[in-house]
Amino acid sequence: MARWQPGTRERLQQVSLELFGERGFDAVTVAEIAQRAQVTERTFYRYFADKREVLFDGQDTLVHAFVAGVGEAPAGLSPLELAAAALDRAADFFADERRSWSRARQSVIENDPALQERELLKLAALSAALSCALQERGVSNQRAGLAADLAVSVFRISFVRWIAAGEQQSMRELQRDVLETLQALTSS
Amino acid sequence: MARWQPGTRERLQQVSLELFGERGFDAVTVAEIAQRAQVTERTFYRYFADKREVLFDGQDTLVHAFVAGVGEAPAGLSPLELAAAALDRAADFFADERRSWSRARQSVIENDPALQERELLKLAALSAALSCALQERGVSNQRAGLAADLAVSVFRISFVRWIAAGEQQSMRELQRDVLETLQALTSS
DNA sequence: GTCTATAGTGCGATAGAC
DNA sequence: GTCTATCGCACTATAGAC
Repeated sequence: MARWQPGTRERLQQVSLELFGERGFDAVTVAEIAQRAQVTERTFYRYFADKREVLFDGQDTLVHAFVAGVGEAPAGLSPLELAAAALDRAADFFADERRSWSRARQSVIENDPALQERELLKLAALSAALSCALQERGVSNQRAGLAADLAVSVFRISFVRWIAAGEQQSMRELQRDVLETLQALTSS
Repeated sequence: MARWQPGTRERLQQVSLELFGERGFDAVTVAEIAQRAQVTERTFYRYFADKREVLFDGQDTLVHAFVAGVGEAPAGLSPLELAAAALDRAADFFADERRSWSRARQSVIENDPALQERELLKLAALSAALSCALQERGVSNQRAGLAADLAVSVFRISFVRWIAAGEQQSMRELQRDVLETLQALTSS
């Protein structure tokens, strides 16, 4: 008999999302999560830095996608075109099967300010990484910061639409649409 | 002898910024702040919802300025011009005398992720309020969200420049400059 | 794996302002 | 008297230290 089951991390994440969905983030204690996942409280904190972090694991793969999108884009693109390439690349993460899971997760986040704070920090980190990648492609500091913020804004607004009830369009389509709106907005 | 001195709130804010600056946000306890301000820990929490909030009091006046800037702008402006009006209006808050205080505060925030999270939440609230104000001026939901994010991004980037060592330009000038850069970025 | 500091909450008591 | 600021204390949960 194994002393511990494999997949502890995944179990903790799944159990957390379930409990948060049922009673809200605040009303659930780490002790409860640990108990349901058959580990001790201490083990939870071995995997996740704090209680909120359990919902934000795996964000670095998204960051990598954005950065890779910029790094692999052809030469001669404008900052905005580089940002668009990053968005296109990141869209792969949002397959249709993930929609309902994303919806559940986002609904939990929207109901707790502490989780919103953490999400915003992750998006800020994404923007910072993207800005860095753009600067490596020769974009000036200020332009890179602006373009990165722009891309993250497009991403966030598209994501909200993507998980809206009844939405059929893919993340890639939505992002392109929002980006077009953005360009129309600033050219007028 | 009065049981309590007037200006408790201001005293708590001042003492907090001092202590955070000396030893960092995390190394200072609410008990210490309260003691130095001659009140009990419980009183601190009467004024501020949590330990971080003591550094973010008065942000709503900034939000009001942005919203007022949109509300009072002349008719017929584009979403981006409305956003520019809001930025111009908000610039009044950043008089030269406040530069060193802003610098001290920002330095504390930059050294603690928890404070960065709170700052991002406040900026998100600003964006949401701005988006709302834009929609009341007839801008569509999606355009309003984008324009609001844009304005907040311009604000944030300008603010960083405004508190940079040796910077002489006013917040208004910096914001206009960044906004120009933004337009150049999206029109190409 | 236990022990502890600290954040943050709930509620009743109290002192002064009006 | 009422109202409001403050206190005091008991309590839970997070999170980090040993």
